[in-house]
Amino acid sequence: MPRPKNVTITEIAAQCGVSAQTVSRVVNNRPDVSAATREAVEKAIANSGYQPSAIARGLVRRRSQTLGVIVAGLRDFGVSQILNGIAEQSQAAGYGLLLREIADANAPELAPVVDMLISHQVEGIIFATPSHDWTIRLADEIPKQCPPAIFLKREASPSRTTIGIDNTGGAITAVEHLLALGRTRIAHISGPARWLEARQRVLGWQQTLEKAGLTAHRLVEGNWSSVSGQDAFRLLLDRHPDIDAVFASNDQMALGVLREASDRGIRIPDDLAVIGFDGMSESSQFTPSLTTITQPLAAIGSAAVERLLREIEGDEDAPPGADIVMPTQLIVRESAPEVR
Amino acid sequence: MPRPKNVTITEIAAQCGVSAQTVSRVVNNRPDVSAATREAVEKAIANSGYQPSAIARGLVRRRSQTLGVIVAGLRDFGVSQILNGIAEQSQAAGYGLLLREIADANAPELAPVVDMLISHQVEGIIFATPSHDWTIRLADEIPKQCPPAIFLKREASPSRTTIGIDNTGGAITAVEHLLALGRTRIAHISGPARWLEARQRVLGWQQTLEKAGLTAHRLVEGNWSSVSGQDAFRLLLDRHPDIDAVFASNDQMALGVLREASDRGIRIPDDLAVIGFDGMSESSQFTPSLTTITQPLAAIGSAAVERLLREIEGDEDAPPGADIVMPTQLIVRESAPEVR
DNA sequence: AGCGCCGTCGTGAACGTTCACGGGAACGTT
DNA sequence: AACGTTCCCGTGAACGTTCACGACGGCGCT
Repeated sequence: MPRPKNVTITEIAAQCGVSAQTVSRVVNNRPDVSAATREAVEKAIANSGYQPSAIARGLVRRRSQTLGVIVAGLRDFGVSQILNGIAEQSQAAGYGLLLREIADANAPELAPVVDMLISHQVEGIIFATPSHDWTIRLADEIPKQCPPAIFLKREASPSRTTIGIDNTGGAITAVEHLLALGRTRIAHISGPARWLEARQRVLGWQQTLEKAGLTAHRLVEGNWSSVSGQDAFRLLLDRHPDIDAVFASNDQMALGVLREASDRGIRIPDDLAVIGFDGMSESSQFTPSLTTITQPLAAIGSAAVERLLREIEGDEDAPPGADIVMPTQLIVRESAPEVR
Repeated sequence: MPRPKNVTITEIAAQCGVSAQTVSRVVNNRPDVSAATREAVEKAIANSGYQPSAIARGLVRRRSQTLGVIVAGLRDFGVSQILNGIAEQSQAAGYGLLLREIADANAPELAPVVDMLISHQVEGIIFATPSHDWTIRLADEIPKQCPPAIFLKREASPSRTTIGIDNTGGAITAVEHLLALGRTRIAHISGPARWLEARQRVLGWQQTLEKAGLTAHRLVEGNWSSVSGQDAFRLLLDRHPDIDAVFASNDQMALGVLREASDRGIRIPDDLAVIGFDGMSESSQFTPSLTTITQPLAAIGSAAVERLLREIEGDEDAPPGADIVMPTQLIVRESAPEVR
């Protein structure tokens, strides 16, 4: 049944004996309407259940009051937190959210999705997709008709704003904490190398070790899952039985380390200190509780919306092409305790 | 800058020397266009970057090709999984997704959100909100102009379709497994009583115990978080030091139990068997790995979309008001092992 | 030759709003 | 009394598309 008839603005107008324009003025809270008619119109609206059509309004105003969001891997912990921040902020600003998910962020799959969004006249787009190698350049490849856009977790681009966290800095903080604990044979379990975040964290780990005069060679790559963390840790123990600390690129993989350590009777933190990255809420209840680097995920989402809206407004102080970096924070727990 | 001018269908038409109607026929793949003109039009479209305006189309067709989704607690594990299923399925069907989040599902907050969605002409609405006491009746309270709607995780309603999982059945399965392991003093850590899911699981636990001739009195309420699970378990040990099994209403709270047990030297599963509920992916790496009841979360999401679309089409075989229950599954792991 | 049919295309009108105007009434000012 | 202001309110036209028509030419049939 494609054709339900809705009550329109003209019907309300007829009902009150005024013009459609006057009704429009009432619903938009414009000043030049007498108190009497305004009240009458409002009453008619209330008991007819009239809802102004955002579509018709969008057509004439050429503004949809809608933001597009492209996410990948919604099942991941991080993305949903970010989406949470995006949703809250955009709602506060009175904007709707048009959501699309893509399985894997690659260009041929992305193009139709972007097209769909701009065909819906979204006023801006937020890309909350992982930064694989060859999608990084994407930011510059969507020039066409594209409205302002923000890329989350991605390499800086001259034409599009990016927002990410200080991965390298967070990794440095983590490794420095381990060094302060007197650990010297610090291994790293990284995320897949095609993720920018993973590479940046590797970099921080490596730099810090080398700065301390140590070599950074105890490295295995995982795939973010806790199972892969466990596997990676086994491999690590095989190759480098002497390790006394592990810095994992996320909390899930760190959990895999805790698990394997428990199976082998490796005592944490005495024999082995462990630090994760993410700050998922459960990590405080791990056994032992996990020292980790938190990222302000929801804050990233709301910052993205805020910035995007300013770019849409054409705010001079918020030109596209910025590279915003959010700070991380070390949370000390049992798996790598305070330096005494 | 409210007024960016987009290339429209008439410009394409002028460019090709045909009428707008013909261009419309081309973009909609209608048959009655000669191959020659079709090709010409397609070429003009391609190199002008023309995108048909979904808004204008929606206005005249009175169909937005968009579904509304209302979520609460996006940061929760479960909701984002469901949203994932919703997104995938709706995309496959060519529908857009208009997302709104609400902090807490109560009526005064919900009304404007629903209004916003119907003002955007969504063709259906999915409520992925927790089923608190007094929001349960909500399903019948939104009759106005509301399009077809599906309620997730909610009590059955005569007028609106609901989709949930078999909470009671899952709880029964869990407790029966514990009984089969020879446990008789089986405690339960429930979710907040105002959640329908929580109450249903309590019910399953209680029924099964009583059916086995045992009393169901070892009960403490948590708030879904792992910290609350730990607290609840402490309380439980205080009151009932004799417990030999715990059934927790979600995996996070079960994690809290594992943690406290480890601290007190309680051996799992020897001294205490533990079963969770949810099937979050990390629970396989807990120490010990967690036996749990999984729910097909993504499947719920896609089922919701599928069903909703059928109701929109007016499918005779899918009348509103159904109550769909998805099955759960027991996953046996270390914390409550296979019966030998 | 006359007839009807099919394929191809164009013409107005509509969808529900808002925008840029303009117009009248009531009021005060010179 | 003529004029300007202010406050209300209405009139057409637009926004970009699709829908229900109808028109035109060519083809085959009787």
